[in-house]
Amino acid sequence: MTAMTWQAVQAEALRRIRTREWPPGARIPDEEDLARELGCARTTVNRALRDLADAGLLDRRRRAGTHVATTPVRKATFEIPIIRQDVEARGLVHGYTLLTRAMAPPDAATCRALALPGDVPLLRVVALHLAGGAPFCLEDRWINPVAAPGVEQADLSVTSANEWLVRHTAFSGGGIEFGAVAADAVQAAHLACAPGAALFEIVRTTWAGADPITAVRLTYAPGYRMKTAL
Amino acid sequence: MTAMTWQAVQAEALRRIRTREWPPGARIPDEEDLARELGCARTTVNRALRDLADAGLLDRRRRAGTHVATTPVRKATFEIPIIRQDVEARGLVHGYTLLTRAMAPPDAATCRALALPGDVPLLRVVALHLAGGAPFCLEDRWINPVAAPGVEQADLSVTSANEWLVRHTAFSGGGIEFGAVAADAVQAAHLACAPGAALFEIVRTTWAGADPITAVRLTYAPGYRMKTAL
DNA sequence: CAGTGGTCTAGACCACGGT
DNA sequence: CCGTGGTCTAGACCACTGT
Repeated sequence: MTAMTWQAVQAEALRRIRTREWPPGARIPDEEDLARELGCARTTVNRALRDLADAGLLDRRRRAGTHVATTPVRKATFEIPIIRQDVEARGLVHGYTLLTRAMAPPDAATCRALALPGDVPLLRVVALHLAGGAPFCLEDRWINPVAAPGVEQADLSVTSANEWLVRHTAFSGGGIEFGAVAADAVQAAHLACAPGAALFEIVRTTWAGADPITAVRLTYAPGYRMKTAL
Repeated sequence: MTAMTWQAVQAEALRRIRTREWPPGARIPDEEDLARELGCARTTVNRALRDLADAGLLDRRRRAGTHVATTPVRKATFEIPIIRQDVEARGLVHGYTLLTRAMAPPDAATCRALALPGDVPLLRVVALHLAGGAPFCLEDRWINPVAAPGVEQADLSVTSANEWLVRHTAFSGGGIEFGAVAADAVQAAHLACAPGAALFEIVRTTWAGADPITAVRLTYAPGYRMKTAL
């Protein structure tokens, strides 16, 4: 009975959950009992069930035991789209055009997002990504030169701002938001759609400790969808 | 040296990545070397680095060793919003109104999503979720009665369709999509916005093996954003 | 208080895939 | 081939938290 891998244990647990042999809310056997029943070490059972708990299918607490979650799927992992890869994965050629690159005081939304006063000028970089020659995504980025020294001299028409930052700054955390916005005149012009069209938007902020590095707003051409399996 | 937990090892590895002591692309020491250096078992190092690899920060291959990823953040986990919890987490009272409930042949998009022919009638359930009395989210759901026997008799005005399905069907997988759509007349009326307004939309499908159970389209009132930390 | 999950250890064998 | 990560085991102690 050496062939009991943690994947096999996990598959068996999943099967019991899905067939409702272990119905929602029910308490399932101890790690030790399961290990004995399935013919493996408790460590292996722990490894298998831990992932299911991380995925939100099980609720595990010391002393209280392990229960099947009543809300079956609560978390999903998404691949954060690296635009070039996203485009190339669709079998299209990726294009990149630098549109704007200037120091300017940030707008109100960016100030809030980066927790900065409005009178500190930031480097603003606007670029358009193309997929097979068609507009794909408009990138509107604000960079804090204090947290990214040297960026003011960087040639961002060759290396994208994203790549430059990845290579030259140390980041410690950040946030990401998804939403829908109506296209403004600038977005409409670059993304070849009507003003007011519904656009999918991703806003990302990254930080180096307490210092904001960059905020970027990605606005996708109409029809873009983000997908994943559950 | 018992106090070296895998979290501590992970934190140290993260620190080295973020401070560029281990720069992007670099090969990092063996598990065995790290274990010796940090004073813990190899298993502990493995546990710490595995999670970083899962998160996309490290690239691990047998024989080739472990390398720091050149694209730092590639995956993020999102909590799939359970609407009632989402509303209550905002400190608002959740309301639920059943609007429609009828057997009907599905529209073309739903047929494609569920891989069903268009001549099989499905149960359609449309409901409005309220947050603090204001429209929050419109739920447009199609249910396959073959995969969810008994649903035609269920009282979905008390129990939400989602809860009923969770409790009575076995699901094995599914998919989820995010996007932006312009409000149609029905959506505009129920969500108290202008027709054409940009709405955030989530489409989920769930399956029991090869049989489709349900497809649900959630359309959120303007301004809704999905957020997570990186 | 005591049962249950969380984690560490030391050792072992295996699977993959660069050299 | 053989170095490296992937995993299993048996045993141990600890940290919660419900009874």
